[in-house]
Amino acid sequence: MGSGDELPTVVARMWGLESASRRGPRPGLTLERITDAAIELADAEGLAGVRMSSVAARLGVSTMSLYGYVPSKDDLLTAMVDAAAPDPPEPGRLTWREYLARWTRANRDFLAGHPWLLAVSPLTPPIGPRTLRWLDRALTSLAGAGLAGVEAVNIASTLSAYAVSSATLQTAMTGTVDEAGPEGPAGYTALLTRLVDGRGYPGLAAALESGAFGAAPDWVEDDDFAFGLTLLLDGIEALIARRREGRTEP
Amino acid sequence: MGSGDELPTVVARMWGLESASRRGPRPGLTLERITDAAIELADAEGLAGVRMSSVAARLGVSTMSLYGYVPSKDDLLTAMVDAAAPDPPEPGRLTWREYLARWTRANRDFLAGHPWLLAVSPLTPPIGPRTLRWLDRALTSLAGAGLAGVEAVNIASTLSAYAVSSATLQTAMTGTVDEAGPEGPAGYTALLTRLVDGRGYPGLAAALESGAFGAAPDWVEDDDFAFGLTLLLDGIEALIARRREGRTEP
DNA sequence: AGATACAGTGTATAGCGTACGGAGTTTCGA
DNA sequence: TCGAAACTCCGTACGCTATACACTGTATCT
Repeated sequence: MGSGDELPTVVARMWGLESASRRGPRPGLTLERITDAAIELADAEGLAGVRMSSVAARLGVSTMSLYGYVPSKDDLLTAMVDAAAPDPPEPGRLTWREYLARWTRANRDFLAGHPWLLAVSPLTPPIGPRTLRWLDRALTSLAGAGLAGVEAVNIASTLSAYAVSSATLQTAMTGTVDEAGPEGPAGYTALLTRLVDGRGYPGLAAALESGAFGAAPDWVEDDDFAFGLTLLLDGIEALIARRREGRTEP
Repeated sequence: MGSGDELPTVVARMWGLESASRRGPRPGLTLERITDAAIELADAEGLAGVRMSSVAARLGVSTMSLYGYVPSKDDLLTAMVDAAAPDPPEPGRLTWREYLARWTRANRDFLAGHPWLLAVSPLTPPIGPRTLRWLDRALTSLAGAGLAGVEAVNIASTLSAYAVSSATLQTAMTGTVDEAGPEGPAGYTALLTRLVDGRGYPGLAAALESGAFGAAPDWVEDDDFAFGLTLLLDGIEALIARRREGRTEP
């Protein structure tokens, strides 16, 4: 492939691809220290608390010095997303099914642990070393089960989307996504109850009446998650079985 | 249920719940005209093109007059999301499976048609009349198949997440999400190829080598989508079957 | 030593959202 | 019919934020 060279600056630095020249004073910071500070701020005050000035202040440097490491705030956010991702679960001696279940759950958990991630486009495809390692692990696991190529990528991204969607629902019910929601714990349910009438929205009205939106007192939110996950894994399992027997198209 | 009254202002206006008092000059605008203008701008210039001033200019009014209809720019964005959603597909005489397939596809299509939607948290749960009608239709369809309550809500949100994820991938491959991506058509693939080496990322490397990321010349992107969708629908079908026979937990 | 490239900083600017108060307009109550 | 009230629209002003630019000091290379 032709090399268009010129990786985006932050991407390069995220991967530790600094320029080789060593002249002048040593850099006093790292991209990592910067993202760590920014992440702490985001965890504590939400995305709104992340300003170039506030991040710099937390590190004891001037605002402008950050621009030596990051070309723009947007890029800082991109780097934060990657840095906030923990290491993906280890594939011990797990079956693909067990592993992917754990993977998806861990995915959701760290999203729920940093709600601001849901506000910084979590839709951007992964480009950092950490988020890509998540993808890699899922692909490896699927490869072991006989799935590869486009299909595997698709499955991984579907599972990831499920994690995002679950984390979102969870956050919407529990607290608020970056304080944008209405208020209170079951704010969403209350809102729907107010707005939805049986005429225009029969299906929704029925769902609300049945308490489908989680206001039930004996609620175990994890059941929800496991339910949908089973759904997905069943589908994948069926596909794997099909692939094992013959090579027919799905 | 106690009535905490006081709906968020925009929400009220999205639902056409204006205050009854009619005094003073007639409003010269509508929330709808405002969102339409904003949507046109977003379609043409991306989210960055949507400024209170630019929206107002397009409508031939002053910037500040918008604040009579919308309390803040964030609320405008919320209203835009709802307004940009078309009507959901009609459930003719379709089976639940046919309908949900069509529903999910339509969902992805309008997201892909307005890429900026992917940047305005598409994760916020639906609160407008249009997005809620989408949810309602899915629930109704599932109810006909014997699924209701939490399960149905979960399924709908999973399908919706899939639509988002597909639209995202599609946008990442084709163009750029709000011009944040690198550049060029297969920019993402190129980027990955540059960064990923077999040592740290064996699964990814294999996937790249097999052309899994869509650079193949005979590529029909819709195959991807249909593939994952089948996966999901199969899972749902299995569940429905289980529910039909006995009432065992999944 | 002198040149060179680079890290860190201070100042300045521009863009954007939005608070505030004024001016004009339509309806309500007497 | 008249005044007041409620409301729409607008111009100006402010504050906050990201970031361009020019400068100072420092570590390396010739």
